[in-house]
Amino acid sequence: MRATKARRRAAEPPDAAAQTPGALNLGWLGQTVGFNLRIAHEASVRAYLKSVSDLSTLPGQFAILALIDDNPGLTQVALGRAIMRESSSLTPVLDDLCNRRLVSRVRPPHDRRSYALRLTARGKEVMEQLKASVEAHEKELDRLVTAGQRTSFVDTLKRIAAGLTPEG
Amino acid sequence: MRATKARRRAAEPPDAAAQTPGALNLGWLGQTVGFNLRIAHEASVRAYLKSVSDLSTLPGQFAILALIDDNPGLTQVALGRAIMRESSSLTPVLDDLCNRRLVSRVRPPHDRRSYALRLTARGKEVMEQLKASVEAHEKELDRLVTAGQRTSFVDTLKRIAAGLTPEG
DNA sequence: TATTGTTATACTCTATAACTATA
DNA sequence: TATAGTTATAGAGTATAACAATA
Repeated sequence: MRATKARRRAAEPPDAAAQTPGALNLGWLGQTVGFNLRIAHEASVRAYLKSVSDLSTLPGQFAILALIDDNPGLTQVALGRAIMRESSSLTPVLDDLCNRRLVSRVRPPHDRRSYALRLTARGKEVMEQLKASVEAHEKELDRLVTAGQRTSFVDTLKRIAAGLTPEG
Repeated sequence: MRATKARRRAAEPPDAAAQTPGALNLGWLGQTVGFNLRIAHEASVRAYLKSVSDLSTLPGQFAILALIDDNPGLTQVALGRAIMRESSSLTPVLDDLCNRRLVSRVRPPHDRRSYALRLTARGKEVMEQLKASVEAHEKELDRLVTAGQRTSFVDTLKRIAAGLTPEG
């Protein structure tokens, strides 16, 4: 019965601290990939919170819905690997999503330890709407990526994610 | 008396979930700037944890030390703006850093509400060592950024951070 | 024995609100 | 009144460990 608290107004969504990062000498740190990755990611989350008016589904949950949508019937372990999360961390989120009737958990006959995850009809509807506003958000991000560099920018992010994930 | 628990072994540092993200169809989400920003950032943090053997100073604390080093005498509010954090979130971290004698808080005579933050001699030493291993970590990140693209990659990250931060 | 998922628990990080001291 | 910083508190997010059911 943990279930992510139904998420009314989240306590975390940064909003007040949204100041301009400059105004100070960031020095060596400011040229660092690591630091800039952090603040860019945070800014992206903040922007998501603004363009997606329905705050009941934060970026983490959206990713889960999108993944289930694209891989109907996948298990929680598989899902956890895709987004690099322990399955124990997934349980409460999925509980929430199921309580909201967006996702269904079904025991497959051939392996009754696992669950097959699928979007419900309502889940698909909500996904459509969400996707529209997330697409708008992405378009805003695109504006900030130097023209024609989007692909190489995203590829670099992927390379960082993949190259650094397992053993280095 | 909160002070970030002296941080022996952190509970958070992801480690087990470090699986390869592929092996599944990421679909539309996988082409998204937002999602890739998230997993790249997480991978970067994980890698930091590996190359920086001394886990008493995580990326967030390192950023603070580096900023104080480059802006001796700055206040907590100024520091908070630079890393986009509320000053109330800074208090416990700074408490920790001060307890470890890496940072000093001094009341300036002209405005005795604030603190002037500075690295102690010991703080500078620790900073030197940390910087060496963080530089190694950065070098590893560089390996993954397409040759000659580092500058434009970092610039894009900065643009995302700056362009999305205030009003959009 | 190994794997899937759940529960219990712990800890980090961050925010908001109320407060004190100083300006 | 306004600002710097602290304290108290709350919540999201994630991990580990122990467990039950199933393979």
